[in-house]
Amino acid sequence: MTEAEQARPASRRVRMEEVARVAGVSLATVSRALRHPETVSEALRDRVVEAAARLGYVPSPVAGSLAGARSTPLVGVIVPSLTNSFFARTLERMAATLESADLQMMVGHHDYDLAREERIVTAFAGWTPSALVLTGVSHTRGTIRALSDVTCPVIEMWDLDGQPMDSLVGFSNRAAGRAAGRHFAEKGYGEVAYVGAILDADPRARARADGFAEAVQERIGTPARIVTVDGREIGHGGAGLAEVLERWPDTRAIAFSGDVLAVGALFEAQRRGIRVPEDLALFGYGDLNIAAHTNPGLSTIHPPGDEIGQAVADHILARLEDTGSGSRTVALDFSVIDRGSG
Amino acid sequence: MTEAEQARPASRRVRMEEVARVAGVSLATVSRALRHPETVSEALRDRVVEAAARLGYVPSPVAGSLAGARSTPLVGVIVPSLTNSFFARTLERMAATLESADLQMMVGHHDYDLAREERIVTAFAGWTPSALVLTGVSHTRGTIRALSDVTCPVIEMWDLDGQPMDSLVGFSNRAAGRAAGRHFAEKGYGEVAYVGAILDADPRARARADGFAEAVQERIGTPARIVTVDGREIGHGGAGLAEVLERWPDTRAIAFSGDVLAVGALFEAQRRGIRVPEDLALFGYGDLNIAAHTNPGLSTIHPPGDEIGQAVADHILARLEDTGSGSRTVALDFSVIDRGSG
DNA sequence: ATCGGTTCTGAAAACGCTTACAAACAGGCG
DNA sequence: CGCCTGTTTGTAAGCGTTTTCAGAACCGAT
Repeated sequence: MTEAEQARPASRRVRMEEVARVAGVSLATVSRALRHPETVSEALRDRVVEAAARLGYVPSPVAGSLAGARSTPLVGVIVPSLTNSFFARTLERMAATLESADLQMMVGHHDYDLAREERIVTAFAGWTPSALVLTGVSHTRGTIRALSDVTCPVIEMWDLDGQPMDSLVGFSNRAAGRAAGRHFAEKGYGEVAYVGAILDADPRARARADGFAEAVQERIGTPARIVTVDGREIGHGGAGLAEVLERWPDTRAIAFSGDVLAVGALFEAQRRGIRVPEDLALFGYGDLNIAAHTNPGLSTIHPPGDEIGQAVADHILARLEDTGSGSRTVALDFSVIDRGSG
Repeated sequence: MTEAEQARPASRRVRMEEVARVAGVSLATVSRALRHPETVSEALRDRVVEAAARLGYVPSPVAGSLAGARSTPLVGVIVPSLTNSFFARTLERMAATLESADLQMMVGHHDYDLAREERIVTAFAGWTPSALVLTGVSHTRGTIRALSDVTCPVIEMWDLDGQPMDSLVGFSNRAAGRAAGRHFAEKGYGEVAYVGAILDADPRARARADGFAEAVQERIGTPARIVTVDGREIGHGGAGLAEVLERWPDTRAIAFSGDVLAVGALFEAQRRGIRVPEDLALFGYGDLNIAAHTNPGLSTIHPPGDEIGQAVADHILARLEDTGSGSRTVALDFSVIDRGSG
């Protein structure tokens, strides 16, 4: 049995050493040629690159980051939920940009459970990722402690109200809520209500509800009628509408903490023969695709979800480049979309 | 300046060495106590665990996998899109189970672009993950080559038609399409159509369309009228309906490659004053939450999305345990849901 | 030629952990 | 009480890179 034949079955991986041998250079040169091409003479660089390509060499990010004592080419992203289109779109946008910088995305979701968020943060931090992205600014003490020990950039997104730990990319949910209230005031609706999904667990929805109530009080002069439903699925929208109308039959307009709820309410209104917006105005939040297609179209708030994804990715790349300058807060804007439902 | 004071500012990380010192044992014992508790005497184990907890020691998965020459505690998952609720739900379900086994999820999406899938597979494979999960069974030659070099389990999901590379978890999209056609036949509809989004890029939607046409031909005896729209958003559903009715005004029923399209068509029908299902029957695929709440409710096919997520995670865990036995194909079932729209 | 000053290149020491191997120890037996 | 077995612990050799440091090679200028 020759030496060539008894290759270990386990590691089929082509290592840098082999590239070095084939190219007739040392390990160090291969590393440099691949990592910092400008520090190697052109002749060698070509030889190395060619050998690497021929052998199908794929560098090991694991070994690389251990050796470099540097961060892993991994970005940890934690969102409350993956099924929520807002976050899904943000993720897609981030991934596209990060991918081009050879950064992979590690994602976790916690279902609006901050204790679970803490566990994920701890696990992610162990990887010494290149950056950590969280949703919102409310976290457990443990999360904050874990994050303060971390050396990589930490970005909080989708919120602007509150104290950032490090970087912040988002918009003001409170202002978005206020805008909804102002919108109703401008339309001249007198008796208005707000239906929020699980406000206790979702600080951003809570901020929007508060902003809404605030603006209603200021502009209309009556207190907003607040109802909480215990889920954010479409059926809960109909239930919210039912509860509002039962408790305050004279309600003229309802804002919801999300488009999904609002659409559910719209369907329920259709079933009840309530005309929207003539009898009852409906207003959402999120500007999901569907909002533009219901009958009538759903008036809503368009949060800058795609922009957040893009901005977070850009911000990470920028911070990975030049350590220092540049603002650590990116303030984005939402917009009010009037489509006819309210 | 004492030695304690000149701690390096860079690596604040608590290393195993420190735990060993505090517990008064060797490095190896710490590793064993944490990794294979049963191989260490109870007294030492307790001391080590206690010391680790007190110091806040978090093991480095990077160093760990390099040393173990084993796979990284990472599962790479590649889906066409994150904004598609099916896949989002599958991912959530997977993540929940994998998390409990301390496996993190690396996710990538390719927008139905198989060349991009190949790039992601290559990048993921470099990590020597514990498992790789792809969507569907159609891949580029390059993807297949890259995957065949990989030592970890490779799972293809959301499909059952076709040759698996390794493991397969899903259902037959062709059968789902056939079921839709059969459903129309049973309802006695004569002239039926199918609206598919970007069938060229989505092999599973294509398989459903084929299955549908097949069943229609068999059961109804007329060829199905097939229309392709160039997007899978809600607006494309209305466009599809418009095109079908323009080309074949006598169409009695339309099936869609996705619920989103079907809902869009439903809205368009409402706008046109077409009664559903009296004038025109509509049938979707996906059983999104919304399908149960439209007026009328959307008849559709419920694919086992959650089950796929669960089964994939379970399957990975099982294959990581006992290398060998156990079927490598998990066949799941969809169901037809009749809600009134068609 | 010789020299100082640049490039380039290679040897070798990490990076933080796992594990094969060997040593130490404890217990049971004749 | 020695010998053997079985268990527990420690030593040290990696895992695949990066990077520091120093040496080699080359350059033009003396």
